[in-house]
Amino acid sequence: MPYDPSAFPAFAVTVDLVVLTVRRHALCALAVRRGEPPFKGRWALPGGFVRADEDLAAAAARELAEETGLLAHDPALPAPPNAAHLEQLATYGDPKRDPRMRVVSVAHLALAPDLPAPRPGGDAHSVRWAPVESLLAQEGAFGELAAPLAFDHARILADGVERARSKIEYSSLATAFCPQEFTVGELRRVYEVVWGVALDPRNFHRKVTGTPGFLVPTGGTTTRQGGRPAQLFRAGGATLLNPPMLRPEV
Amino acid sequence: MPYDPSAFPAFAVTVDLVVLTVRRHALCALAVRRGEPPFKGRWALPGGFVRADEDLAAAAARELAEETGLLAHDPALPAPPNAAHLEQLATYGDPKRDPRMRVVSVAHLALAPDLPAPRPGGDAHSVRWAPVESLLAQEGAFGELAAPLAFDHARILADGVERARSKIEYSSLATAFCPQEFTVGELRRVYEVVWGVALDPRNFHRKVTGTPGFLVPTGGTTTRQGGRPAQLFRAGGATLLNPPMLRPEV
DNA sequence: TCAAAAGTGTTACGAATACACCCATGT
DNA sequence: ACATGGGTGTATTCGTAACACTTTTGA
Repeated sequence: MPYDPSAFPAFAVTVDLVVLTVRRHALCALAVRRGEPPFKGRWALPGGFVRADEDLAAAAARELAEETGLLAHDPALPAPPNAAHLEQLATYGDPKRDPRMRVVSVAHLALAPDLPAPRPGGDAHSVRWAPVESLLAQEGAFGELAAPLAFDHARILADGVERARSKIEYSSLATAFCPQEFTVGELRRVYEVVWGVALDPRNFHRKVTGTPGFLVPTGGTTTRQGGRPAQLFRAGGATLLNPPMLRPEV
Repeated sequence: MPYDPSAFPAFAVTVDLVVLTVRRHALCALAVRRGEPPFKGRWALPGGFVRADEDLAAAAARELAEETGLLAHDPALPAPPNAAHLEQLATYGDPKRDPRMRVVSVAHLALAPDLPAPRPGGDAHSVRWAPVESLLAQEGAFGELAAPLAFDHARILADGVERARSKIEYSSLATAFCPQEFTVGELRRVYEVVWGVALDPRNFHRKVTGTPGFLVPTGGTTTRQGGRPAQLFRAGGATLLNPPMLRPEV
């Protein structure tokens, strides 16, 4: 029996990106301003159509590079200078999620270090890092109604943030928020910002330096945070932390 | 600017199901025999096209009901008699995964108690529960080459099994493998089969009965496992286990 | 000299392990 | 009587939490 194209409905497939970073003591996500309807003028997650002969992961990596210049990389290989962690998050396919047509979006989660260029390269349209708290807030700082993200992107962003929060517990993913070389204190501030808690610096230090394969010392030191010089580390090969980092209860 | 259908490639979207259960001391998955090319005669995961106006979760629940008669249910509500846990697993979209056309499959994971009817209802085509070990094995019991699952279904099944293995650590999901009322020993055998390890019955008992909200006693007892009568329990409202069940290292 | 951040030592407590032991049924 | 699985008690061990204390810089 020959293949019958009329036997199934046609869908558009997109990738949407939750790109997270830690900037100025806040967890921030990349947002783009929409220049076309629907939701024209509203903020949205970066994303775009998957091409006809393109894998989902390749489409996500392409969009990430277009918006930020960041490279997705195989975690088994040594990370290039501006590498980001990229993984599939979840897929959103409510029939009404896009008013124009039936679109299934495969959301991806990317974790990036704080970028030196505050204005990400790529297209000329408006792009910014925004604290996830403000992107998800129902009201602004003065009680006025905030414009929510376009489509179902608030839901997608919330799912991505939740994934990041839980995943740094039992994996070494928090290092994806740090530059190639970083101090224990900088890594601790990542945990504190992502979880929104304060951690004991002394117990944290013992824990992360005592977990084999998590951190490898580079030999260098830095005083960029002030105070006594701190050892510099690089992410080790370990991906799973056992026992995990314990998140203090809210 | 009007919507231009030629601006994006058309995809087919399917849902595939990893339906797991514990039967006769083995972790088993539901497999269907393909009656059409490609991969005609080979075993595959159940699944099918998402309809034009159907949500992804609804499509997965429909396929699950068609193949097994099981109902997916909101975990917040009390479970009907033949309810199964259903959640989205991951999405697979390699351009070459289906030789006929571009198909993106949103895989779902379902966990079900051992069904009283060994022959699941629904379509007339061949359906069976098979140990995941044999479905994923490269060779059969006598060293002969085993026919692998169709498409990329071996990968999907492996991902689903891995998800189930890790998720019963920190959630109460293992109860989804048990009937409505079950004993601590029956729950322990679920963990032992899914993880492939032996657990200390005494420490396990203390742990699960001591975790608030995990199990609620029904008052009844049973001797269906032999030995001293065992208390019957029902799944409690808790979904997250803190502290988690600890999986012994392999 | 002082503030600030890094790093070490020590005690207390809570949870998991290992295992001795008792309980209640079917055969 | 005895095998079988259910269930409790207890010592040991391991990891974390809490916090006193020292180290090394910049201002």
